[in-house]
Amino acid sequence: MTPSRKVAIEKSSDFGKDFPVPKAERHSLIRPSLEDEIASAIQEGILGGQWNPGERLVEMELAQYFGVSQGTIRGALKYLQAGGLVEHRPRRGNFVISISEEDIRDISLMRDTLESLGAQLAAERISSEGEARLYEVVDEMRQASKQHQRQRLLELDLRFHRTVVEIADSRLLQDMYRRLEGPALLFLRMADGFYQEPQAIVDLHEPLLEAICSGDSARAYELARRHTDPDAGRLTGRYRK
Amino acid sequence: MTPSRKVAIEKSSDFGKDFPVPKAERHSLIRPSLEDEIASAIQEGILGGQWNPGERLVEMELAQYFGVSQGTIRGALKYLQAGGLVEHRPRRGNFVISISEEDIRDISLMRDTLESLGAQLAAERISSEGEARLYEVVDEMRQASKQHQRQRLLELDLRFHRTVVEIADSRLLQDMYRRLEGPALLFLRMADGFYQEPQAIVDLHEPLLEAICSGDSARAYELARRHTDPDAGRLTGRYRK
DNA sequence: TATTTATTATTGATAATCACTAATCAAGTA
DNA sequence: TACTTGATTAGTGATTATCAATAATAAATA
Repeated sequence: MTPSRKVAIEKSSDFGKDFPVPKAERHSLIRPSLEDEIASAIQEGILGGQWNPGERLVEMELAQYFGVSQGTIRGALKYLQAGGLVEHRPRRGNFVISISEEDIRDISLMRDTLESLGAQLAAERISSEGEARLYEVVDEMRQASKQHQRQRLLELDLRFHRTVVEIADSRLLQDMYRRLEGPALLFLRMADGFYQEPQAIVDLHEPLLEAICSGDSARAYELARRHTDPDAGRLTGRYRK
Repeated sequence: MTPSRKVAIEKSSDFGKDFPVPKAERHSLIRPSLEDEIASAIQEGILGGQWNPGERLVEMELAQYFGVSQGTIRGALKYLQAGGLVEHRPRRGNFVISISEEDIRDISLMRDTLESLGAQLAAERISSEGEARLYEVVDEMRQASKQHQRQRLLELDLRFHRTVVEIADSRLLQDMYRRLEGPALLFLRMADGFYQEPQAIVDLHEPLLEAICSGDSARAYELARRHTDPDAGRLTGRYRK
């Protein structure tokens, strides 16, 4: 989602010619454009099952449905394309992605890869504000675990790592995690939280939280790469049958 | 770049309801849209120095320059946004990215991360056609090295790994590598190939090529993660002074 | 049944337009 | 000098209308 991204203030040491950074840049609490809002709405629709995987998204239909113009819809769809939830086929249209077995493996692999990198970086530059945000998520996890809300727990899992990635403070990593998150959420909702015990997720994130907050980047890195060895095979294996 | 992506044919085992895959899907050698062509042209302009980092890209100016409509330009700019070369600020416009010190570190880190993952996967599913493509790139590397074309060598380096990533055959990974490649190329061209000896690059890729082709994924993984330890510090350090 | 031909729906692309917002500059004020 | 305020202007955000090109669908033919 991240409809409004923090604008990185360039420093004088940047590459290339110096183009002035306008004053207004600093205080602008960016209001999301209509396009962004529509994009979020469509995304929610996809994740909520209003549009199914593989289904075609017709521009004019959406325009009427949301009461906006075709151009706005087109922009919103482009945004979703970048987020990986919508696939564009030239002269054919836009389609909600389908998730294949290979995609599931990829998602798991990339989660490991990006989340472990994120954890490592976050441990190096955690702040008290970041700590508070992470603690909050883990608290919600504990509650969800007690009430055996598996679905919610898996989504909190993703939210935890998105927060970690934001703390890691890397534009590249954040964009990539956004590309990953949409498909991951779609898969989770379709698969309906079928793997891992609730408590196991909490047990995994508590030490990870601690490692990050204590600045132990190596340990954070190791703790965050979890699916790879034990789970990945079991996951796809379990799906296959 | 990848203006036309291979369309993944869904299999019946996919998630979600089954929506029929039309016949035309199979034989369509997708012609790139005008938008894609314009996007490539702008990208070349950015990498070629026609537009400088931080510079504003005014829609109507570009529309006149390329002789297309404003809408087409807007679409092309969205594509470049996803590729990470253009930054969009709501109600302000589109700007060529500036590359900060942090970005340089991030690019290096992400290259390691994605390229090593790519190498690992490629080793697991290399084909004779893929082998040929990789050998070709390494051959070009050898030539460039002999003629001390440092700049070209660094770009071949990126091309090698993009090829590896294509062989790895993961939509997610490919998209992410595309997000990385634009900024990486921009940085390389601005920095004008200032680090690493030509021969060192060849010496690195020859064993990597061999590892991938022999299916030794673990070795391929290790060989591909190179910048991290020895170079990253030296790189940013050298830049800083 | 398979292939060709028409029909229709939808995207690709353009053009013209208007509201709204940011950046700029100038004048006035402390 | 420094700091507002106000007017000006450039440029995006968004709409509407339109037309050509093309894919998907249905119908007709062999």
